[in-house]
Amino acid sequence: MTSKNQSTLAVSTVIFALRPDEASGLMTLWLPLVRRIREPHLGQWALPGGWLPGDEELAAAASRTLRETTGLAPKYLEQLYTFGDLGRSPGNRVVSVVYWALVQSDEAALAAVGENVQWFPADRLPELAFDHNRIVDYALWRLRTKVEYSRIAHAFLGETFTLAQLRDVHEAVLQKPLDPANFRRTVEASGTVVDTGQHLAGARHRPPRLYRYNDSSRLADQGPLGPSIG
Amino acid sequence: MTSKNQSTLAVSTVIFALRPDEASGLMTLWLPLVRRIREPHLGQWALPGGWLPGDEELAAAASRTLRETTGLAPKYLEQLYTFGDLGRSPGNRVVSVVYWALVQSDEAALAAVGENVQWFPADRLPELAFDHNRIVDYALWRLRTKVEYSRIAHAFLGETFTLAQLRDVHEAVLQKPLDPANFRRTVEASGTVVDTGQHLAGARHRPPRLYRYNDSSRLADQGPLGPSIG
DNA sequence: GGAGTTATGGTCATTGTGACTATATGATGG
DNA sequence: CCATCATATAGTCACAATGACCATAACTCC
Repeated sequence: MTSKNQSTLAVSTVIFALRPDEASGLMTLWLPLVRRIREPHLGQWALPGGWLPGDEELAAAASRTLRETTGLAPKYLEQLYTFGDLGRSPGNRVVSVVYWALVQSDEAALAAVGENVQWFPADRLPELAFDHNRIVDYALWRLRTKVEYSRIAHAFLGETFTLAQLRDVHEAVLQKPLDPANFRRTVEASGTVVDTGQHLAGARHRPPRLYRYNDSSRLADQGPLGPSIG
Repeated sequence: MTSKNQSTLAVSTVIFALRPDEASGLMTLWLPLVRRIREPHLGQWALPGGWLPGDEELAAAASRTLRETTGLAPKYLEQLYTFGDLGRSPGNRVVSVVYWALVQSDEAALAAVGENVQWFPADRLPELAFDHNRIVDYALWRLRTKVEYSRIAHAFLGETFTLAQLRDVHEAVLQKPLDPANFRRTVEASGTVVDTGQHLAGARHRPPRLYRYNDSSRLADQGPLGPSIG
């Protein structure tokens, strides 16, 4: 029965969070990697993942490796692509179903790190095991494309947020400055956020309004397939 | 060794072609299905596909089942999604990497049909085996979304074509009429087509120009992953 | 030659958006 | 308590993209 399928199935996850760049202090994208503790590519950094258990859903497996690696729960989780090139792994042919996830920034700051788990800035990654550099590149492209037409940016933020915080997310992802007034106009027109009526005090300037995401107006994110969150 | 992975890997393909609707004569989307010749779902219609050979690339497997089913070569082929829900197939857990393909309309008219292969209009499908109705719905959504921002419509056409033919493709996919003049303006501005200088004579009206696709200006189709065609 | 039919070239109003100007408002420090 | 600072928020203006239309071109068919 095994003869009809000589490939092994794995699930990996590209996990994004925002945190300040060590040097510039600006918000940038970071992602956690795990060190390979066995051949092939022993010692190299790789995406968190593992073999797919026969009794676990794909998204659940991605979510689990995310939790095991970072101790976090994803605020956004979506299938990215399935990589199955014959040469991508030495030895047995491995087909990897890859997911990508966004986690909340303040939680990511508390996330577990250790000898074998470390966060890296997305634009300065080391050489990764297997074809994982290519996978991260594709995930970055998807994130940057999707943040412009979809409403996923809030996944980096908490329950309520200011438009400046939301704009920070967009600027970090898109790597370009956005005009505050124009950004506000666009976001308000899209109807994706709701004014909570509250303000955020404490800063030495006019206190900004706090917004909440408008769940009722979710834009087309994945079409007929509902977004797999959690 | 098999214990670490109790799932079976399959590859299926959603194949689209355009042909005139039997009743209205208007161009509509059609797709070929194959009849199940074994359990489960014996006798029901299903997407063409099969188990993934351990020594074949994913896209190659999709392309092969496409050829075996229709005798055609795809003009466009792209991975759609990987479906692996636990309950999607009775018995052993099956994970299907699904591709979607576009084939040329005039070739599709000649495509093989038989007792176990038949073309169906995409909007009037029977109840399919497994979760294949859901898969087709998703593929249709992807096609309709992508035809608006990408340049895949020409995959339904031959080497040269008139703007009316290209517009027919868009109208059939999007299921709504498009203004000829506006369509022309948009397409010409996009720079995706090149005037061949030739005209198509024979019709009882002003002879339309023949265009060719501009390969040099390919828009972002799949980001870092090159489109897998052929 | 005239009618029929689609091709193709314009116009006009509306909308979305980048660039930019101006005002609002709380915190802070004298 | 007031001036200052820094960001929040409201407008303005010009321009690009686009849907709705109108007008003319150029073949075939009768």
